[in-house]
Amino acid sequence: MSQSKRAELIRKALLLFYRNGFHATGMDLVAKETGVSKTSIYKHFRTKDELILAVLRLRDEEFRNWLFRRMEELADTPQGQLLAMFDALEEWFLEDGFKGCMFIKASAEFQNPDDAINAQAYAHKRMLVDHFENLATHAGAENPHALARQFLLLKEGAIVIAAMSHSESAAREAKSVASLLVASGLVGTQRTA
Amino acid sequence: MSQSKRAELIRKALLLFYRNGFHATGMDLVAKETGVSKTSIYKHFRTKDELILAVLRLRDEEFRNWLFRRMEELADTPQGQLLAMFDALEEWFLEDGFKGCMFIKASAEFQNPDDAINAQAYAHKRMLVDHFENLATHAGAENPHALARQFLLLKEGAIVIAAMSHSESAAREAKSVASLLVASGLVGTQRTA
DNA sequence: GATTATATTGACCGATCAGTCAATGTGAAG
DNA sequence: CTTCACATTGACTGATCGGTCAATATAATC
Repeated sequence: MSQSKRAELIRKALLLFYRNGFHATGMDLVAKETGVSKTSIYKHFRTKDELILAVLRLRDEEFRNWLFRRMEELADTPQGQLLAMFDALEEWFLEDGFKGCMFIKASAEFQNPDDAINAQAYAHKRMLVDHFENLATHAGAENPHALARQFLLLKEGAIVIAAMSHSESAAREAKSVASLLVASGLVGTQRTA
Repeated sequence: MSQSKRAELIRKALLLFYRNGFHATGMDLVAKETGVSKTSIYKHFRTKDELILAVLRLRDEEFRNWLFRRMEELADTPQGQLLAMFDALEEWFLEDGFKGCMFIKASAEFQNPDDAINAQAYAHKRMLVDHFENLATHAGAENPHALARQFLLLKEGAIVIAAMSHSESAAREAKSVASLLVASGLVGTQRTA
């Protein structure tokens, strides 16, 4: 199987898992929708869980690239970019196929802490908070780590509520809280945009 | 089937669904664990989805009773009770069997907006925000509805992160943000505990 | 063009899925 | 004690689950 074929398989599997859920999506459906026989799939992924892990790796890469790039496009300063995250989220919530966060859902369906899927889902969140902390540091926050964790809190809350309510308004609500946090946590430092 | 037997069945099914997930829990397992034959279960619940709906009704009632009572026990004033929610959440996160929010997980596994399970899961969150808004009003908040939505945001974010990270620290982080919100949104009104 | 190594396949495995049915057990009314 | 309405059961359905295997197609090597 060529590398491009393999990538396409993972991308199509991602859509199926994202739309229908992990347990609810059978490997027969994956085979049918990708046009690759089940035997071939199992030649490249030893188990369904391994395919899911590959899907999560792709999602992690794509989502990170998209979010961080969008934050940079929307603002010039570190603190502006932190706040712009919620504008980016709002755009995401408004997309047609939006169905919540794939990692939250993966963690919800594979709850065992020893499960590799569970661990990988949380690793995505740790990667996010690291990025936030980096930005917060450059923004001159009093406590960059604490601020980053609070931003993650707001982001996850907004995603969950947006997915459950089928509305994008949580993004703006989260941003208003985030603005307050930034204003509070950067007191005494430069606050210019 | 007596009312108590039925209630016990739902309670045991709740534990199974909460621990293993909805799709991952088969009706044969429910029958085995409850000691009630599958035929009998289907005499009282026409489909698995109806059993899940009954489970969610029980969870809604139990969680609401527990949370609201705990908030009242931990504080005397409306605004104190709002902040005490996060102390109650921390207690929950530290419980042995904590596995996240059942409604978030239900919404994640049944994503179709037309699905009754999806709708009922969101109804639970609307019930919560109504209660928060009521407390915020009595606390003299400038914009009770906005404050209630922000509290929901923090609560859902804290639950998701606590479940994914297998740690209770998100509760304190959310409370610190909530304190800032209360201090900010109640400016000009009484702020005594 | 023959040989060989590798991809790919449809058919199949036992287990489990949600849900059903004929048969049996049970308790109250007569 | 009999009857009758109803609750409960184990065994079963066709479909689907994750995963496998012998056979075939394909492509590279000589």
